[in-house]
Amino acid sequence: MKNIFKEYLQKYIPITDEQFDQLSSELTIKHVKKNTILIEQDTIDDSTFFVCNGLIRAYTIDHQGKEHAIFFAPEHWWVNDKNSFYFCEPSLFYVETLEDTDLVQISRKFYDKAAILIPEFAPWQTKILHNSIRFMQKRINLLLAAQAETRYLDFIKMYPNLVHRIPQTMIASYLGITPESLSRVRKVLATKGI
Amino acid sequence: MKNIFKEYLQKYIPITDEQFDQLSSELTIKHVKKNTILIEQDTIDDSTFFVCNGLIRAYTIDHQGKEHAIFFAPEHWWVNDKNSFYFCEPSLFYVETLEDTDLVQISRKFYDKAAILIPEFAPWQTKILHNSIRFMQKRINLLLAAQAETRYLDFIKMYPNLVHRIPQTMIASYLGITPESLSRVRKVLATKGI
DNA sequence: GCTGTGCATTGATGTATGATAAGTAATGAA
DNA sequence: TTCATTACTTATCATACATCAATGCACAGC
Repeated sequence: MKNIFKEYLQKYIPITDEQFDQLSSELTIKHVKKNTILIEQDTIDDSTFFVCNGLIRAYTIDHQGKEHAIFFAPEHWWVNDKNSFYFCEPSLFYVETLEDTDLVQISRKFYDKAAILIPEFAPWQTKILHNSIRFMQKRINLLLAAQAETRYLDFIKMYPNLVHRIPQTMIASYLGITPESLSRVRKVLATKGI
Repeated sequence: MKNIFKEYLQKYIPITDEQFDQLSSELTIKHVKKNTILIEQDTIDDSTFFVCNGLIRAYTIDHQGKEHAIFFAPEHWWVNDKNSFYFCEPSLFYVETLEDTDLVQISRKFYDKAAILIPEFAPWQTKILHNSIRFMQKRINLLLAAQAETRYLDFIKMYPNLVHRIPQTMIASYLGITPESLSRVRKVLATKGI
């Protein structure tokens, strides 16, 4: 499983097998069953997960008990809660598997060691952060500006291969609407032939 | 004006006057009148701005011509559009001054030079990015989970000193509601004594 | 094969917020 | 000061979406 992670890294930064071995002690492989909670809301846990196979959801539960999907993370995504991973504060959201999932659990130390060992590592991580920010800004803009139908169309365009792996209830909660509304949106789109 | 920026930097990272002078050529001072557009939507411009004094708004205009505030940036905030600054793609939003504003315009090169010159610079910037992400995740969660009133209350708690500097129309567009709705929310809150 | 459980759909009804328009207050220029 | 302009509020009506409740449907376990 670590090989998947290594090959992934090698696609983006030059890293020798030796260097990877030096970092390897900061990595833990996890095979996790569907519907397992990895991080609890309001707890502190400084893990980052890299998804080798499977699918993860980050979500909050509001005071009414309703769930709200913050993001989904399929293969080759990095997952953490900034509050707890980076700032050692209680986490904003839950992190849970939606499928049987193979993970690499990455410690804080890994980042420090990798930055020293491989000069390209830190700039690459920075790029990922920038990318994540522009992605979220776009999402905020959609939540402010667009109707349910537009948001759903954007979602299926963005994640064509996730649409059928994620229950509609959760997609609805990602879009900020109820499952019933999503169902109606889909019905309208179906008549339009989408 | 560059001194304000220097003093700001020195609060967070060790930087000598000499080092700052070396970087200084990558900085341009700008005094900008109220209501000046700094970055146009859908254009490419690799500037970052640091706000010394004044106030900036980032916003989009949708196909109906409606404006949507992405964020506000008062004193000591960094402002850029990731799309154009970092990825050399057309910008997602407009950036505009809401007050007469003193800015430091920072080139891409500044980041590279500073990272080489001052080891603490890059990690500090990374921290700012992480912070920005958790802030946006919280905002997305509010947009998904909370009603207009809650979102407004969060806004005034978050930016107590901005509430009276930003026109309500723009606050409303930040919250994803109309100015009329905000007016109603405020009326309800006023009767509650807030 | 049944039967239970969880998700998706559908329908009826309610409500927060939008749209439009008009009125009032604040600001700023001549 | 007056007039013009912009900002905010109020009122009425419209609507997107929520809520509540019922039904359908598929898959798992017996």
